[in-house]
Amino acid sequence: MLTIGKLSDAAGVKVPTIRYYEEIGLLPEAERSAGNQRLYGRRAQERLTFIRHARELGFPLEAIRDLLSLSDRPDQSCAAVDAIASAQLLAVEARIARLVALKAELERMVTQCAGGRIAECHVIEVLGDHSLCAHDHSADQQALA
Amino acid sequence: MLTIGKLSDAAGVKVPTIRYYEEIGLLPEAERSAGNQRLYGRRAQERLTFIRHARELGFPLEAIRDLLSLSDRPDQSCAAVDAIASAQLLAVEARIARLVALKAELERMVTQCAGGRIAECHVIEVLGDHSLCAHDHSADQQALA
DNA sequence: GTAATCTCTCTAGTAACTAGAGGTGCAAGG
DNA sequence: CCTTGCACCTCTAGTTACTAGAGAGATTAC
Repeated sequence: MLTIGKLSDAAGVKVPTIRYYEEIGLLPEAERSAGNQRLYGRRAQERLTFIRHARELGFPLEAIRDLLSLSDRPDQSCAAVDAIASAQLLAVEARIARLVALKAELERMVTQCAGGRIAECHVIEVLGDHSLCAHDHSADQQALA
Repeated sequence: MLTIGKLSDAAGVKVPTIRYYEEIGLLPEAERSAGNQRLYGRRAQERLTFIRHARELGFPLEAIRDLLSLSDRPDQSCAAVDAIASAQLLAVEARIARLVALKAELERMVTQCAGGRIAECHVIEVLGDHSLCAHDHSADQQALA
């Protein structure tokens, strides 16, 4: 059995984060030692590694919650799993498209900065006047998140 | 003079967001009508449009705060402005690189899903066992944010 | 035995808002 | 003139996924 610190090292997830995952129910309540310290077995470690890996792939915790409960039902169809992963893929693609557009605009701004006074700075100018901007980036707040 | 609702429509920023910007000091405290309602002039509208545009380009509010105070000093060198914009460009490029790697991994996962049972689902398998993953994506939590 | 390191709980803070409750202002129709 | 209804006010709390810190107890190392 591992203490929370050992589990933290083993899974690559910080100690407070592990406690947080328990609090929101992503991890089951841990067993406790005589002195009330959390103890973890192999199952908990696997589950935590699963979570970490999914987080690294950008899955939100709610999606991970769903994936975990699906992975607990190995007999069912994996269509739901596929749907979650595909949704995540779409989200990632949308964010990339959005960021690539931003990158182009920022590059344009930065390369046109002549290095003079702020009064003539292209960066400030573009930010202040939307009509100077190359493309229309409105109504896409959520793509940034 | 515009009421907060009109300003919201004019600048494309939601009403509670405008109040929030005032609260955190990005916008100066608005004048008030006899009935205590906020009133805005042209300067406030320009400032809010500047903020909105910078937000659309992904600048964090703290950077926008700096850009605003720089734009209030038109005589100074625009080097600081350029530095903020360049930092933002770098941040965007880093996020793109990160997301492109995630996209590849997700595509690999999704296309290998055979549509069978969860027990054999490649998605669940990869998430559970990091060694099945194509590349090493560790220690890059901040690139996602 | 004691000092150092973990671990415990609890609260509060982060970014950038969003949602809702409960109450006032104001403009237009009847 | 009055009322209806929308816009506005303040304040609190919630969102996501944690992170930081305080103050106290548990373990481990020497």
